[in-house]
Amino acid sequence: MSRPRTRIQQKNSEAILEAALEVFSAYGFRGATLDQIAEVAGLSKPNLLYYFPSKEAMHQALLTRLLDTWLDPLREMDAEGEPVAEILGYVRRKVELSRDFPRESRLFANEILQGAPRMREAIEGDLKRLVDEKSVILTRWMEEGRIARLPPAHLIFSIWALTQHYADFDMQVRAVLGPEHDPFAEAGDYLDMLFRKLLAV
Amino acid sequence: MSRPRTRIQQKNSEAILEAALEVFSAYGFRGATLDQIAEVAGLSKPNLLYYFPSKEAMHQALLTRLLDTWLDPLREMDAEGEPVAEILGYVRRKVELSRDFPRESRLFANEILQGAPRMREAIEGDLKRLVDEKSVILTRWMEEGRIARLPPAHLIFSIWALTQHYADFDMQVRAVLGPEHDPFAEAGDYLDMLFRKLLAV
DNA sequence: GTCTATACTCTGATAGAC
DNA sequence: GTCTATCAGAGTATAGAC
Repeated sequence: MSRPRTRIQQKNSEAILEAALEVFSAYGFRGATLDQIAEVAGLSKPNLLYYFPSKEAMHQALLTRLLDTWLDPLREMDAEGEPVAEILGYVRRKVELSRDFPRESRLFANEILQGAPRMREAIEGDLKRLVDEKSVILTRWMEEGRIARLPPAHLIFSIWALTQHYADFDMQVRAVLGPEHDPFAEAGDYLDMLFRKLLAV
Repeated sequence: MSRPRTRIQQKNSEAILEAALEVFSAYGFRGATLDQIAEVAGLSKPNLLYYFPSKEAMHQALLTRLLDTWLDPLREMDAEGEPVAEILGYVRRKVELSRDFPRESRLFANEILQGAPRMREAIEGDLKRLVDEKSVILTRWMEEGRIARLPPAHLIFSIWALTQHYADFDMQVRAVLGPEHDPFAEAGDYLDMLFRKLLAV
């Protein structure tokens, strides 16, 4: 997608992507319609297609922008830091992402769930590379006896599964907990405790 | 959905639901088309609609059948059994469900992800009731000092999140692990160890 | 019970006026 | 840059022959 030049282009492009995120994350790629997105964005349908060549292009623009946001917290895990603090920091950042960007989490979940037809290279490339890289660090920490010995990739999967669950299955979590609860606040404390215990040597 | 009378009706209904599961779980409700389902089922499109009044009805039939399968493993957790064994048994059964019925898991995930438009009452009714009931048992075990003190609903969420992740995000898990690995075998061992450690007093 | 043909609606995308 | 009008194709569902 080419970068918009004027301020009004910038503003409309943003409004469209915001609306597209709202609709794609709630209904999936096929379930979303341009009519819905246009409605949410407050623009006409042809006007949407003036800014983006196709529905596909809107979705692609969102995914591209999403992947970095999604991987950044793991990138920040520092080989030179204190192992438990680094991992718990990663967990905390992922909980915050789920709390602050649940739609992004659901967009991502929708895509993987359906076999990642529009993200396959990113998953097999950037994402796998980053996990491999961080697995080396985790393994070294384990060998040094600073955290418990666990399969590193599965440890990372655990962090993804547990933190993203609160965004992706939000409806179910709230239905089960009832209205008095703050799922993300509780998740933050619970997962901190869980991983502290899991990582203890 | 009315129960089929003849053997041929039984057989075709089954073939349609099997095909519908294949397609709905892979593409979501809206993304799935009757053409695809008819193709997979080996029947004509109008013939599908002879057995089910609408696309919606096929989806509903799958969801209704699914919920019991999905909740049974939790139902089996026995208040009179040994706490750690009961919980680990539940985890093991959920891993087996993910391994043996990944399409059902993805169908369910798709539905919750989109706010459960066709399952809301079941989530707020049967599912919540069962979790509440089992939470009482878990809490008693905690008060008796037989397992670690944890928020019971979040403990159950952990089991759901971790086990279903291997079915729902299968594509990502396999991409990261590489072709040499058996995700579900590893998940079984890893999660057994994880919950053993988490529940230890 | 199953098929062919088709009605009708929705949806993504384009044309062209302003 | 934005809108009205509209097209072409896909998609759900029905009619009616056999």
